[in-house]
Amino acid sequence: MLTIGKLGEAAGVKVPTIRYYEQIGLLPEPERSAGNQRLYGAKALDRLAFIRHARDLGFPLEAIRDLLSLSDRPDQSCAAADIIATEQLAAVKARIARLTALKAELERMITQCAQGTIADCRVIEVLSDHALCADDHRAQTGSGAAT
Amino acid sequence: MLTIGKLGEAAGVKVPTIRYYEQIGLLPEPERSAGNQRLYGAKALDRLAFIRHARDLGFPLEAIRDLLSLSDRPDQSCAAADIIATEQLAAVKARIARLTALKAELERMITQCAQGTIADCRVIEVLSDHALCADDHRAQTGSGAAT
DNA sequence: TCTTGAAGCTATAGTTGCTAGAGTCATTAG
DNA sequence: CTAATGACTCTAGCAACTATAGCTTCAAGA
Repeated sequence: MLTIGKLGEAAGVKVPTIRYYEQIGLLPEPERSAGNQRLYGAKALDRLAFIRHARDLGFPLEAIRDLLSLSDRPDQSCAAADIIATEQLAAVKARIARLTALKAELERMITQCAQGTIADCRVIEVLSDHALCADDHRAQTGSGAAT
Repeated sequence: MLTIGKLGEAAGVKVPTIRYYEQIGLLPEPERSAGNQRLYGAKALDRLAFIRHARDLGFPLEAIRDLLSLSDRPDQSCAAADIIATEQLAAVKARIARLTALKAELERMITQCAQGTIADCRVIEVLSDHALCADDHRAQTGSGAAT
């Protein structure tokens, strides 16, 4: 049996985060010691490691909730899991595309800056006038995490 | 003179967002009509468009605050603006690198999935066991926005 | 002129995924 | 036995908005 600190260490998750996961129902309420401290077994560690890993891959908690409930039903088709992962992949791809456009614009802006005064600073100027931009870096339909 | 709705339309910013920007001091408090409605002039539109554009490029509001106060002092060196933009570029690059790693892992995971049952679903399996991953998609030192 | 509907107002709470504090209690090493 | 660490609960805060509630004002048509 692990205390919350040991569990966190083992899974690479901070203690308040574990309590937060419990609070939102992602982890079940564990046993308690005589002194009211949480005690975890191996199953809890597996589950937490799963969550941690999925978070690392950028899955939002709601998607992880779904994946966890899928993994509890080993006999069902894995199509649903596949859909979730594919959606996550699409979200990641979209974010990369957007960030790549931003990167190009920022680079253009910075290399054009002649390091003079604000009055003729290309950075300020471009920000002031969208027309100076190469392309449209507007829309964003993001629902993904992946910080 | 523009009402808040017209201003928002002109700048491509939603009305509550404008009020929020005012609340956090990014936009000055505008004049009011006899009936207490906000009235904006051309300067407010410029400023809001600047903010919008910088947000589109992923600058966090605090950086935009700095950029705005720089643009109010046209005689100063633009080195500070350059630093802010360069930092933003670095943040964007870091996020792209991380997302690209995630993308590879997700693709690997999905293409290996044989579409059977959960019990042998590669997606669930990989999430359950970090050792099945190709590389380390762990760390993240992100302080940037760029949705 | 009256009326109706859109747009504006304030204030508060919710979103996501945690993180940080305050103040108290439990456990353990020396 | 005491002191240090760790755990407990509860609340508030972060970014950058978004949504809701309940009200007032404005513009246009009948």
